[in-house]
Order: sequence, then structure tokens, then C-alpha cells
Amino acid sequence: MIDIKLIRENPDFVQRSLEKRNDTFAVGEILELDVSYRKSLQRQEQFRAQHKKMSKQMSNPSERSPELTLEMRRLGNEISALQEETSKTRSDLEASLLTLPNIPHESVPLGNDASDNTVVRTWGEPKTFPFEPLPHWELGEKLNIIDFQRGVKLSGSRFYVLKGWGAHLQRSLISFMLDTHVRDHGYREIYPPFMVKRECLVGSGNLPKFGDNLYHDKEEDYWFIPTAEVPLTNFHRDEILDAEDLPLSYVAYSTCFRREKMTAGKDTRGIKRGHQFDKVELYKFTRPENSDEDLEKLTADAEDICQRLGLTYRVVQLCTGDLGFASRKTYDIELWAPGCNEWLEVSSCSNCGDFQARRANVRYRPEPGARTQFVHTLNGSGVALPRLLIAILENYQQANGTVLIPEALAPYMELRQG
RNA sequence: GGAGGGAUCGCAUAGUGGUCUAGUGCGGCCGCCUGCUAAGCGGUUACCCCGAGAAAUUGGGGUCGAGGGUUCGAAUCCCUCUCCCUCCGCCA
Repeated sequence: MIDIKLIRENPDFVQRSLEKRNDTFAVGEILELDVSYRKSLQRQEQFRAQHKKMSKQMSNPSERSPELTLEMRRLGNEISALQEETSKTRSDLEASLLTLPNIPHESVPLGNDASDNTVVRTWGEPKTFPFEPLPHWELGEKLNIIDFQRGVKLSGSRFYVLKGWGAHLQRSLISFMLDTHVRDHGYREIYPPFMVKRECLVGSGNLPKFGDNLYHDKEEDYWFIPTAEVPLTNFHRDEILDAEDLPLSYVAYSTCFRREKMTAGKDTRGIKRGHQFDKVELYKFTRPENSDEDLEKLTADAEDICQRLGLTYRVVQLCTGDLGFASRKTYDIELWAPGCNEWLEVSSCSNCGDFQARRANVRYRPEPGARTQFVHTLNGSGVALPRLLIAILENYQQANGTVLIPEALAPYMELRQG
């Protein structure tokens, strides 16, 4: 959420910044709501103060009178009418504020869409093969480790089953990534709930605008997380963190659930885009002055996974038009997949500034006795699984149709299975 | 799912309709005293919103798990919900 005070004091800046996202937003409307909210709030508080004084008089039996009682009743009615008006305006204002995306960081390059993103760096070279490399869906079926038909039988389109060595590989990757981030990058491991309350999705920025991409149990009002970023953002909701604990770095494995109904027909081949996938997520709560630097660190931590696995990747900086709703600055990490011949997004590392912290009300106290302030939050996959699996299968395939195990995974793959 | 008990300013607790501007103890912080430490003494100790001010500050309002109701007036009475505890049922 954008600070209403910033909008109030600098509406042109906010308007101009949001326009960089190549979309339009009702900043003027919000300003009007803000004015009328504060006007009716002030009137209400004035009446309340008066009412309070009279009430004090009433507490003394000798000052009680039928006239005073009557007057207070009248005032009381007036206050509740005003109260209704005030809270209506306030919730309208809040609802509007919740639909505004974050303000892009001034360093983010201008652009309309993904085609304006810029490659920041590339690690490794796209691998060349003395034979025609197969796409993972063919490798998966040949090796009998990915079962598309049974996935559809069990759950419908965009579901698949990993079998034997394939399932084992995924499980090993999860352990490898968690171990690496905990042992070598200083993150604390979290196992979060995969179903959360509505307000968690509001805190992370998925609601109210993007509900159509989420699975929801209406009976119990549980929401299935589209990423572990959601429970992690809300882990410290309504808390005031100790300044000396910052930055707090968390790593969480979770399954993720997404409807993906807008892209029916696209990316249907293979395991690139499903309704359910696994992911290891990195998350940081930082002091505002450190968040830019911490984004570089977090991105490097995700990149390190790709490097240890010997996979070619590139880091792409998103332009203003392609930035996610909650993000002010984002780097995507894309792995090269020689079989399907494309760069696969396996991580999106974002600095959300105080946007999510404001929504989830996560604060800290910079100095003892100082006013509380919102922290900055960062997130990024470290990294997403099906696509990592794709990259390993396609990069490590051999002429005879087998797939080698990356050296870093060897300790995790000692169990032999078909 | 059933029955009962509970939720108060970091922690513990008091408060059963107006004097609550929520008391007290502990802990924390500041100061005094003091060879040192402990003790003692004094002060201080939440969060949010609106207004004034360049600022330090300052005026007002709100918050006793959440929301509604009764009343001139609610921490206190009534209703609904959430969470926690005990027991029963059911399970991994």
C-alpha cells in the first residue's frame, strides 16, 4: 500500500510514478476521498469531545438533570450517524488504496512490457550437444519419471505425476536448496501453512485484485497459497520487530497453487506451468536503508543454486511496465533449457520496499524511544522446482537418453531407484 | 463435533455501570545515592488516527481479543465471532 500521506503531499509524483507502469490509476479520486474522510472525522471527534465532557458532569449526581440527559442522547445519535459516514468513507478510501500498485524504484528502466526488460548478466554458455537435445517431456516419458496421462486422470489438465527417480530428484533438490540457504547463506528455515486466511493475501498484495488466480475453500474461507511469500510476509504481521534482529532472513519450502486460467492453451506442454508446483522461497525483512543492497544479496543467493548445479542462466531486470504489483524493483533469473530451447524463469527477486509491510503492518523501532517505522520486505524464489527439473533434465541429458546427476546433488541421490 | 473455563497497557495481576485520565507488582530505561555490586530513593515505561508547529513539542479522538447491542454513560451487562486452556468424541 502506498502511504496516503505521500499521495496527499505529493500527488503528482505518485501519479507520474504509477504511470510508468503503463496503466492508469485514480489518484485524484483517492485525494477526494481522503479530504472528505478527514473532514467528517474531525467533526465526529469534535462532537465526541463534547459528549465526553458532559458525561463527566453526569458522573456527579448533583449535576444530573433531565435536560442534560436529553441533550446527551441527541448528541449520541448525531455521533453514531457521523461515525457511520466516517467509517464508510474510510473503508472506500482503504479499498481504493489497496488497488494501487507499488511505486517503481527510480533506478528501474522505463518500458511497456517484457520486451523492454534488460539482461543484466549471463552465467555460463548455452550448452551445445553432438546430438539433437530432447525436450523434458520426451525425456521424462522415456525415462519413465514423468507421467502426464495419470496426472490428467487424477486431477485434470496441467497436472502430472513424478515417479521413481524423478520424484527423488525433486525431493533431493528441495533438500539441497534448503541446506545451501541455511548453511551457507544464513537463512532460517520455515515450514509454513499452505492454506491461509484472507487477510494474509491482502498483506502480500494478491488480494483484492488478483483473487481469480487463487484457489479458495469457500466453506472454511481458507486460501491456498500461490507462493510461500504469502505466509512469510504475514509471519510478523502486526508486530514491532527489534531493530537489532534485522535483517531477518527466512527460507521456506512450500507447494504452490495457482489457477492459471488466463493462459489456457499456452505452455501446456510439459511441466513448465501447472496448477500445483513446489518452490523454495527466500524472504527478508530489512531496514529501509539496506533493502537495495539486500536485494542484490538475495538475488546472488538464488543464483548460487544455479551455479552449484552448473546450469547456465541469465539475470534480467524487469522494466517499469513488467514489474509485479507489490514490487518496486525486480530481477528475474532464467535458466537455459536446451530441449525446449528457451530461457525459463525460475526466480523473481523483488524489493517491495514498505508496500507489503504497510499492508501487513510489520514495523520496527530504528532507535530506542524513536517512532516505529515500516520495514522493507524482499522476496525471491531460491528457486522454483518444475523448471529447475526441466533445466537439469535437458542440460544433463546424454546421447544414449540417460541423464547425469549434477555433482552437487550426488550426496542427496544415493538411494537407487528406477 | 459436544461440555466447561478464559482473553486487561512487555510479563503477572486488580478492576462487576460514572471517582478508570485503567491501579499494583515485576521487568526495562533515565537519574540520585553509593569504594564496586546489590539494595534503596525519585522519575519514566503501549499503539493508531486527526489538527497546530520548521522542529523539539503540543491540542483532540480511538484502542481492555474482534464486531454488534443495551444505556445519558460499558473493561464491567447482553448477543455473535475468533483464539487459547481442560475434558469427551474422532482421527495422522
